[in-house]
Amino acid sequence: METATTLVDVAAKRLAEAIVTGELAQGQKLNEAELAERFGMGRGPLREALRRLEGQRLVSRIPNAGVRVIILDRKRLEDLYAVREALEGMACRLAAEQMTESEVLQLQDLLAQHETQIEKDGGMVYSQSESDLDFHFLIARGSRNAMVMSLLSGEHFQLLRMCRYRTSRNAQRPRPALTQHRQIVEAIAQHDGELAELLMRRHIRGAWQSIRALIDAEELSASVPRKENS
Amino acid sequence: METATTLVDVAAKRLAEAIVTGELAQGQKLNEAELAERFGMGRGPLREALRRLEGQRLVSRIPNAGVRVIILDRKRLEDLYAVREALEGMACRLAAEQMTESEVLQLQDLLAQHETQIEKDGGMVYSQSESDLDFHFLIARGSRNAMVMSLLSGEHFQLLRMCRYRTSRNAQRPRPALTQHRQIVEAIAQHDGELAELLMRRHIRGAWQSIRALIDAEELSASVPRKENS
DNA sequence: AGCGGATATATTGTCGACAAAATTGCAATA
DNA sequence: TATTGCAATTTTGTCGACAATATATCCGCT
Repeated sequence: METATTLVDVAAKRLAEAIVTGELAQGQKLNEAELAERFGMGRGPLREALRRLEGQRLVSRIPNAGVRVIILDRKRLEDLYAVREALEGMACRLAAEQMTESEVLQLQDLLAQHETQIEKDGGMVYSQSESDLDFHFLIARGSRNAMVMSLLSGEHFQLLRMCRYRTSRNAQRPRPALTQHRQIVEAIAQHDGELAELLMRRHIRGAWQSIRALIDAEELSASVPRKENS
Repeated sequence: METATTLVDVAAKRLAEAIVTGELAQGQKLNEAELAERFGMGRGPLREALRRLEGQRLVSRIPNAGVRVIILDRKRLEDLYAVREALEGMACRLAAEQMTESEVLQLQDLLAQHETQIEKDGGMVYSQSESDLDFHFLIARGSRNAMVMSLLSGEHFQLLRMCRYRTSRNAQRPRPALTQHRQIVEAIAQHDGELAELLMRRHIRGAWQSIRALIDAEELSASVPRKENS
């Protein structure tokens, strides 16, 4: 196949991937001509892709001065997790109230997969992290709220992956997360919305605490404040 | 002054305005060449503006088939208000906990303005509705959460204005809303986060109930189900 | 030697033209 | 008359070139 979709889609996807994985460093200025060259396309499609990423808040544009990759600092992550707690908490309550039995089964299947996966290769945290997002998305879908789904699978998804890549060299915590997932699924299976919301909020808050600790430690180790302006 | 900003900004602003006010009907297909002609610019900037609006969910694009104005149906509004309840409830709690005294004063000033305005011209609901959003944005700013602020002042803002234009020919309810606003400000002034969140959530839920009633009545009157496909 | 300004370079913003795809309209056939 | 296939037209997707703006370089001056 040549180009299944449009060039803008290709560019947006590759750019997002490069930003998320850190291939394009945070705060780095992006050169349109160079990127267009690298992707083998004109500047037009690339600019449109950048505009889309702008909407997803992966880059920010200063008129006549180009676009830069966002800087995912502590404050931004804190804001993101606050938003997630509110949004996914709500979604989890709605999901518990509305999910069909087959959807609950799907969720339990996913959970079982995670369990065996963690059982087998106890350290393979990366894939767990990736499919942790599947778990959250499945629940968002259960809420029947298209806006939450699109936020979670769009900009939140990218920012969370970006955060993981940033903190992945340090240890994760798959086991407590799995336990919490199990509790959440159980509450959903019993259609207990109130409990499901509470558990999900606690789960996300716990994740933030864990990430915050990592970031603080990281910032402490890199405490030599060398200027990196312009 | 000629063009204070870039053409893309101009196009995006005019398009958003046209969509919000209904000048461009919901579901209508947008012709790039025609719009570029109308705005006196090339198709390039216009396309980029459309991509930005795509990010704000004011239009949706189908590859090789053009962009269409979103349809703000009942379901979409219901989703929006659920998101608002969760998000602004959270923001209101944070605002109550973190706002400075001068910020609280600002809020009280705004409230007083609304009171005198409603006192004077009891029916002038439009401006009230517009500045109702100021009220909500001031609180979002008090939360110190940039993500909430940007959501509220970006896509939520536009969608809410769009909703108002759609239901403005019917009666609004400025007085109960004002009372609720007063309660919320009081809770914030006392830095009672829990109460502030509860009141804000109730306020938004109430607004949704009111709007839902309007929409249902409207859909009932236009109950002749004529097909409007393609 | 340090600073200010002017020139040169690089990068973004915009336009017009061409290619590819989809839609429309027509006509021929069952 | 309905339907299917083909052709013409419209519309989107993409590219390359030019204009406007910002950034970097270098030279003269105090």
